[in-house]
Amino acid sequence: MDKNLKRMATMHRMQVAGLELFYTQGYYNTSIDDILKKLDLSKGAFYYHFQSKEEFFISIVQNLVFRKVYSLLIEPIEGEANPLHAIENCLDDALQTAEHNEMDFGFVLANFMAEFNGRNDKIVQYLRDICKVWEVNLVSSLQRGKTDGFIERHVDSEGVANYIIASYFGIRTLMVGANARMLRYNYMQQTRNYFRSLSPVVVA
Amino acid sequence: MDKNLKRMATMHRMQVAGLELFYTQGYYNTSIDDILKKLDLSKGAFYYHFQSKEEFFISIVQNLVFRKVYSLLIEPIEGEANPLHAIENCLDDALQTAEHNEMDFGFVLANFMAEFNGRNDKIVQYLRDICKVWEVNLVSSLQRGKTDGFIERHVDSEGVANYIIASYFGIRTLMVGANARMLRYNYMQQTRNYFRSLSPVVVA
DNA sequence: ATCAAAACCGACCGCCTGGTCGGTTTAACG
DNA sequence: CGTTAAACCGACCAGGCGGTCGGTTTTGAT
Repeated sequence: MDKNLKRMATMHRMQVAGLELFYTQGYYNTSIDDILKKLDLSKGAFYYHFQSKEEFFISIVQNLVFRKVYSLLIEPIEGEANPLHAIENCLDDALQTAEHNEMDFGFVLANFMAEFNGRNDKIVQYLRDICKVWEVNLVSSLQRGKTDGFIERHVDSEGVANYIIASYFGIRTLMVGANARMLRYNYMQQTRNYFRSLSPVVVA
Repeated sequence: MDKNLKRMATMHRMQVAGLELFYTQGYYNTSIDDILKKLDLSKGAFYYHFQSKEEFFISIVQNLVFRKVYSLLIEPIEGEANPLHAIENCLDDALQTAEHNEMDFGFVLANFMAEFNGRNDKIVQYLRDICKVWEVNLVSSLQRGKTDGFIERHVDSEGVANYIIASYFGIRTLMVGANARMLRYNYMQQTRNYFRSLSPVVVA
């Protein structure tokens, strides 16, 4: 029982350190030794717990990345009444963590998709699956927003969901390097603009 | 004189083949030998013309990528009367080439920015410079659109320009793999939605 | 034809990478 | 205790990488 606990603990430590380095340096540019050095562990420990670098990465995606995307980008929207407001706040929160150079899991997704595109279809598929979950949940929130009168009935929920995801991925790509703060401000401003075009016309 | 021509021709061949492979396989995942194999050239030829792999890549960015971004994403907008229409058509054209799996230079930019982010600041800077040129030109087109009455006067041109670039980068990231056609359709639909929110209110 | 410079060749080097494996330490259990 | 399996170590390997360099071929001017 305790053995199993230790196993889990070690694997988790490796995954956390792995994600950190894969995120900051890229998958192909990060060696297993890099990760092990951070943890004072050896190759033997790594290959005792994981079959290969690829399988290791996939376990990170399915455990850490998926859970985080879910808890940070999906769950916060579910409970709220007005989906557009909820999405807006959610994106702003995510960009704020990004601005402080912490790991922003929406971008982790976009970043890895770009890196593995055309290089490792298997991994791309896992990443796309997570995107799909995000998209599906956005769509159902938007649909709910229609029936609740927060969104125009003729709006194409799927199109909107994709547009939200796309613009978010893109702004994160642009935020690398400089003036992240201003980009975030501009982005949120335009998002509100866009969202206004989806709301029912309110007679002032 | 003829010597110089041959020099240029060989360098250009290398750059074209290099971009092709860097784009499809990634920079860190493409070896110089990969490129040379395609051209039946040797290491000697490569290091005769270029100082290093990095310098080679930068020359590709400044020559091929920059020119193409300019001619495909910037120039087509300059001449047109209504900037929003022009931008819309331009994006649609770019996504169409992307759909046919040809090289789409807007995405080349986004792709490389993701790959080099945090790994090679020098290269990131060159890529950001190209983004900046794109942005600046979008802004001036949008401003012109305001004075010409195609765009609401209170619109924040810089914010809009960033939003356009971001959403484009993002949709291209999402288009990797499957249903590119539908994503493009949805994206253009929502772009038109968004642009409508920037236009002066027309009394129907 | 001559010859120097430009263009190109390809063997070679040092380094790093993912992965292997025989061995050692650790710790739960009878 | 002693035993046994899980957990971990680290030297090692084959292969690939960016980059070097002494040498050969091509080329254009004389």
